[in-house]
Amino acid sequence: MKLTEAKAQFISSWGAFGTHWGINRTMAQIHALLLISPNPITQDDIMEQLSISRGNVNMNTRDLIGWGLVERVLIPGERKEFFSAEKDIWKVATQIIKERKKRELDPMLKLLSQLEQIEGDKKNKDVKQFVDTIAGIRKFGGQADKVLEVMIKADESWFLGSLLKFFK
Amino acid sequence: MKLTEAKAQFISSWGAFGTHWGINRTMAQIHALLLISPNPITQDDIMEQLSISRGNVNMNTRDLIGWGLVERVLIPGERKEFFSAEKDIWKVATQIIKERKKRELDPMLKLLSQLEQIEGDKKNKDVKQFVDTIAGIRKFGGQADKVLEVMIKADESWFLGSLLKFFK
DNA sequence: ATATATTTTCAATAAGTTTTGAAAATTCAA
DNA sequence: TTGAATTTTCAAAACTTATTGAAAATATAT
Repeated sequence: MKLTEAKAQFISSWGAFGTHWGINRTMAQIHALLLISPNPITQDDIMEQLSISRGNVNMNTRDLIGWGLVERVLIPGERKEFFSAEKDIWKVATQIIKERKKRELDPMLKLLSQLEQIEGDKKNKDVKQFVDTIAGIRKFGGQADKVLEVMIKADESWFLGSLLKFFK
Repeated sequence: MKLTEAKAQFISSWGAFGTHWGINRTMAQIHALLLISPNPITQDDIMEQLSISRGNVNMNTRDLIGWGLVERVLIPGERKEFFSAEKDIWKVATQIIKERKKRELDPMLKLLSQLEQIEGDKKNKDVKQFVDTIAGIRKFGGQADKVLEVMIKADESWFLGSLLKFFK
């Protein structure tokens, strides 16, 4: 397989993959393109390589910056802005985990603790099943939260090294 | 807060949450309803409680069964079919992890190993960046795969108990 | 067998999301 | 300043995905 073909495959698959991970197709494709670009590139480069409009590139690069995965780079003597992606996959992963925890897990845990304090007879089977379900999810979510918290703060080699040794 | 209100809140939030986890809104809402129902319920119950059509209920319960989260229950003397959800959240989580690993991570890792075997001069910086990126993702994915594999097989109390003690 | 209840399918439609592109805003050099 | 280059915005259009509902298929009782 040649580089051009492999690049196209990677960008397309990373895009499809992204849709399962809370990142839209185009955002993930732009991210893929930046991951395999050795040097920072411009809006126009992205437009051309992915055949998408200027507005689309603009919105999605902004979102990628919001996710902490991409940064604007200023190149001396150049008028245009350049973009560059974090290349260390461990950092990419912890960044995504951090954002998703903030956007999804934290609000869900907050809601669950409210829902647990429901009025009503605990002997009623509907009330009991509701409270038990909420409590179960909350307990599980709380534990997941702790694990993710450690991951976010941990250094890659320490975390994976220890975890894998532990599981051997 | 009263039970009725709390139920509605939970169903709505679990639905929104599901959309971030590869499960569509309605599927997640049906799942939520089943999680808090002490007894198995019918298609008609679901239609009524969520105000959705019969076809929609049918398709989504089928998908939930496909995900291994819900099962059909036959109640002696009843003509209709009943549905019931797995209530143990650990089992729910490992089931989702197992399915998503199969549907997303495994195919991605397979593709990456193909892309790594690209033709071309390794000294060319485009080739180098491409190969390095793919290798990095593949290595990380492979490690994640091992961790998930262990989680799927692990017993709840053993896994969470040990993991938490380990992280203390 | 026949009638009736129940479930499944799927084309049409509705709802939701993403993309475009041109106009407005901003930046920067002369 | 002015004007050219560049970036940003956002309403309309294109595309994607989810939902409906009625007809077809299946199951069950008499």
